[in-house]
Amino acid sequence: MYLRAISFLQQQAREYVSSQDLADQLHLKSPQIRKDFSYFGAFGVKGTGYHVDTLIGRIRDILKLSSIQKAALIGAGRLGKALALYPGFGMYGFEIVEIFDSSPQKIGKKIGNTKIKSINDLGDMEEQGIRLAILAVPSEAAQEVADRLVESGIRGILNMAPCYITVPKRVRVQTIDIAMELGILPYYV
Amino acid sequence: MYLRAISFLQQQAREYVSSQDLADQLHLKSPQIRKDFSYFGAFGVKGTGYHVDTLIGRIRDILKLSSIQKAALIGAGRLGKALALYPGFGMYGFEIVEIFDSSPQKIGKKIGNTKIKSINDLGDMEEQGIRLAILAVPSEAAQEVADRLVESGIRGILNMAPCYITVPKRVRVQTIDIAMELGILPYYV
DNA sequence: CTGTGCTTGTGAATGTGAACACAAGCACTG
DNA sequence: CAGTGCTTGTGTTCACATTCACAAGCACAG
Repeated sequence: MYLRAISFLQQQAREYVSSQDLADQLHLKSPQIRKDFSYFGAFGVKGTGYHVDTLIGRIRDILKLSSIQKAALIGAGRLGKALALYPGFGMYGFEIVEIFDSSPQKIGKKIGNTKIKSINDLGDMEEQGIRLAILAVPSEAAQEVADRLVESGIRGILNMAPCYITVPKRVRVQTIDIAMELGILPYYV
Repeated sequence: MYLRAISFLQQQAREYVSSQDLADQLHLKSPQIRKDFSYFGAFGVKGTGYHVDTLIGRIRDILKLSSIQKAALIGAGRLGKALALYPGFGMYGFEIVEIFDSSPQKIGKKIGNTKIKSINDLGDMEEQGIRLAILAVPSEAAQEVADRLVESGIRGILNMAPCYITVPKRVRVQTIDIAMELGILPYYV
């Protein structure tokens, strides 16, 4: 979250930012931000604030986003297609290098510059330096595909299906349930 | 989150569920779940667990998901199209009744059964009983469109753009930044 | 080179949510 | 109808994150 906000400032050629500025922008309190940054190591300048470039570098290092991260996309349906062509991944240094689907009609076709392969041809991801996968398949198939991904050496899964998937402890799953996020709104409205 | 998990059990014709069962499934501790449910009012049965149908009804009531909620979709790009046809909204009782876009090429065309209208024809949403909007436009346009939505009487916005939008206090914003969620993974991997 | 105004970094206080442990109670068995 | 096993509901403890408050320190003006 900080990375996104501060990258935005960098684009505006802003050189320094104070904890107060960030707090206003992110709707947080300034001591919160100072405390968080202090855990990253103290590199703020009293009276001036934090050097934007330094801050971004430090956060990217911590999050291991300094180098390009290759990712595989599973599921070339409407959502999968939208994700494959989504421009927002670039900012964090992600690149979708493989797309897989189970439907024979889709296999062999291209999305952007990437050819859709059969899910059965999911090789050894670890060997290819692919540690992340984006799972955009129907809920019913999610667990089965996740199992295959784990087997192939994937270490992190972004699950777009509205269900829980079970994986070994060494694998990290992050789930986005779009409908659930929408489901939060009526309560407050 | 509970609603999703318990709805899944309902589909399996499960009649009762214990806090322990849910805890295992959701990777939580059972006292957490009992405490949460106790805030909803005590309706569990000692020795048996919670009645699934009652629990679902209670949670839906609290979240105000008992009746159909109409929603407008803004942005008919790849992501917008995927969301318009996304089957997952039905489970929470959401229905996308309007689609808007700014591109003349898209206006007039249909996605599913819904015709795409010009963003300039965004009328009085409140009058039409539409309280929620899904924002699937580029970051640059997000704030401007959000302002218009607020003006039209929208009360809740699901923002799919990777940016903060500022709205009056009476309006609630829920942001999904897909790339950010993926950005969390490398740290753990 | 001194004074003023900001801003950081952090110990202490505060608030909040999660985990524990156990009494109370229902169901089912023999 | 007593006994056993399981499960809820909750008072208490614990852990942790947020907020406060302020000393320390940098920058810039005069």
